[in-house]
Amino acid sequence: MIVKLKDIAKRAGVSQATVSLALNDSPLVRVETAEHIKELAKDLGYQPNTLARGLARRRSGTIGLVVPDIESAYYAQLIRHIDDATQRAGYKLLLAISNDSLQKERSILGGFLANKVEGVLIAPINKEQDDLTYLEALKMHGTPLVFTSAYYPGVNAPFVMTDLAEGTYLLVKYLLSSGHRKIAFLCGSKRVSTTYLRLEGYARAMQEFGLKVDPSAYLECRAVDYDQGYKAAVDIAARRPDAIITMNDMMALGVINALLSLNIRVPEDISVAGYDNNIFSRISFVPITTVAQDLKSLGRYSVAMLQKILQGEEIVAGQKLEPKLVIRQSTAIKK
Amino acid sequence: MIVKLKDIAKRAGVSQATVSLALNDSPLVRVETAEHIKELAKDLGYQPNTLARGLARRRSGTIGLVVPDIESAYYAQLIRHIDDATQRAGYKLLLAISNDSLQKERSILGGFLANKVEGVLIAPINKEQDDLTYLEALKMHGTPLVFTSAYYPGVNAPFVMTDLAEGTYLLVKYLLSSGHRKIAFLCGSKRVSTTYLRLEGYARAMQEFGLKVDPSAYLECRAVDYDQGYKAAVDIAARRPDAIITMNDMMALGVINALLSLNIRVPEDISVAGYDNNIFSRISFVPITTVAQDLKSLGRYSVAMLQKILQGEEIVAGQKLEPKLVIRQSTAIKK
DNA sequence: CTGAAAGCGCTTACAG
DNA sequence: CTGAAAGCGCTTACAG
Repeated sequence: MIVKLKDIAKRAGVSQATVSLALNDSPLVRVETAEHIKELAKDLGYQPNTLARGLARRRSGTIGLVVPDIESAYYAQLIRHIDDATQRAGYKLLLAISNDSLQKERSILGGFLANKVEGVLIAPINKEQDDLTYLEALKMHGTPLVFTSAYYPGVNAPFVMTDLAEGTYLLVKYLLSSGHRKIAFLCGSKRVSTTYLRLEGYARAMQEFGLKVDPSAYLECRAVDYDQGYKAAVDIAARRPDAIITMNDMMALGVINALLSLNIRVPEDISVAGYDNNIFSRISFVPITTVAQDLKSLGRYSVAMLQKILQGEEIVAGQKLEPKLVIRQSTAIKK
Repeated sequence: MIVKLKDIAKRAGVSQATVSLALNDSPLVRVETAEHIKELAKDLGYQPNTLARGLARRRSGTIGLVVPDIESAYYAQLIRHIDDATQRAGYKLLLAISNDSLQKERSILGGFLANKVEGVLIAPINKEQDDLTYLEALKMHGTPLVFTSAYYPGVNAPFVMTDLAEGTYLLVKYLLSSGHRKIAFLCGSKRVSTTYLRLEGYARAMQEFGLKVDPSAYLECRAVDYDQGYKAAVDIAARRPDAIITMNDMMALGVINALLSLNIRVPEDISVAGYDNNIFSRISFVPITTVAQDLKSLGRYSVAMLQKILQGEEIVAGQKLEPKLVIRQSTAIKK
């Protein structure tokens, strides 16, 4: 039989209210009574029904997280850290996968509302978005929203993310200072934040070296994965850039494998760099120079920010985390 | 304002009960009334409170899934397919990560019970387990359990998994018939099902070729990941096996990179094979021969089996899915 | 400090 | 076909 508050109350010879208060560490109940009740609850294997609790408290104790993709190393890692952080903060995590579809994301958020999540963390999809008005509905409901990893331009909500521009800036500066000049960038859609911020960093580094940005250096890819990296590298190899930089490590790996298969040496003939510093940059046959994102902090701060908002703090600003350049063997030092 | 059943009732001029029935497609309410109510609900943006609903129905509409790890490509893929399948079946998925710890798994299951999940899917941890009695507690509660991917020996519950023995059998048979004789196996703990089943397949293939299994062919690794593969390969290379097989593609990739770095050619000097047929076997500089697991079916069938049990079917047997050999360039054809 | 009672937002017999 | 009422298992003012 499943044991309820009432059962414990009967056994303890007190009212159900007292049991509830005791179990929730209310100062309203005498210490000895409370201890006795707790012991009893433990013995009986009491598990509070979270549905009933949530309904009564008007708080589900749950926060929702939407990610575009769970099979990418980046998001998988992020999920784990957010999971850790939410648990530590005493919340349960409701995870949903938008599969890079805005429509799916929208229906997920509807579900979140029905489930009475107290707040929402969104890792935005990596495509252009048009109608984001449903995000406003969230606010109407009084459910706070924090972007994690990136943001949707035009949506007024705080975010926590790596300073992507700075990361690319550091990388390109390094490449320039080690003698590269023609640096091709295999990027994503220029209208999504994760791309245009990186382009900013690229341009800043070039400018610092007194170089003009050649617009043809940017190669917008439909997706930012291994296969697109591979394909784009084959296309671009003939132009003989000094270096190719990418949106992430997977893509860089695709580039490297493509170049090697064309008998182009990495890094002797062309340098290649990734982004993220995840498993793929380590396991590449030619270990990949990359930009590290601190996903543990990203996860923690995202949850922390949401928590602050839930506690009534007014937050508008975003928070940017420092990226770090990780130099491995896929980039050369020229001359 | 958040709209409730009562609000719709007031607008429609009917009782709250009628609204509830209408929204749940009860045949007890006249079609026109129902349609009017549904339209109204839609206009008002009604979202039923799932907490209240779950409490009243004594059914949460939720199933729980525990996986040991979310950062592995295998589990990430499995999660996605299970997520798909549960949604299609009209359930919500509660995901939790046991981090390969039995204690964590146990506390997760406690949480699942508190959340009134209707059934549980467990992808077992990959270590030896001792005390699994808490799984019995689940049954006491009447919460059905289905193992997915593997099972715990001694726990009486149905499972859905790839026929791992058969997969290894196919692989080893292929290696033997293409001229390999000394086949080293970098495996996990022999006491977990995912290892000992594979060993069974290995032995069966050897036997079929009239060969004796050399016990030193098995190298039990503490973990079955890239780093362990790399390390074990370095250790074992001196013995000059004809082939090295592993527990998964990541591990095989570690082996290949280790061998290449020792100037041992793959597959000319030593053949290497993985398991799973996931991204890592494709992106390896030397694409990896492997055994494909059909994770989409695995996910679907796992959910389907749980659903059957929830609908009252008595199921005891497990279900094994056919593996498939995928031949790539990491294994040679000798002689 | 403790108990009786109302309420959270649904569902579901039970009458009519 | 529809409504009034009880109940799901908690929490929380309100009295005492």
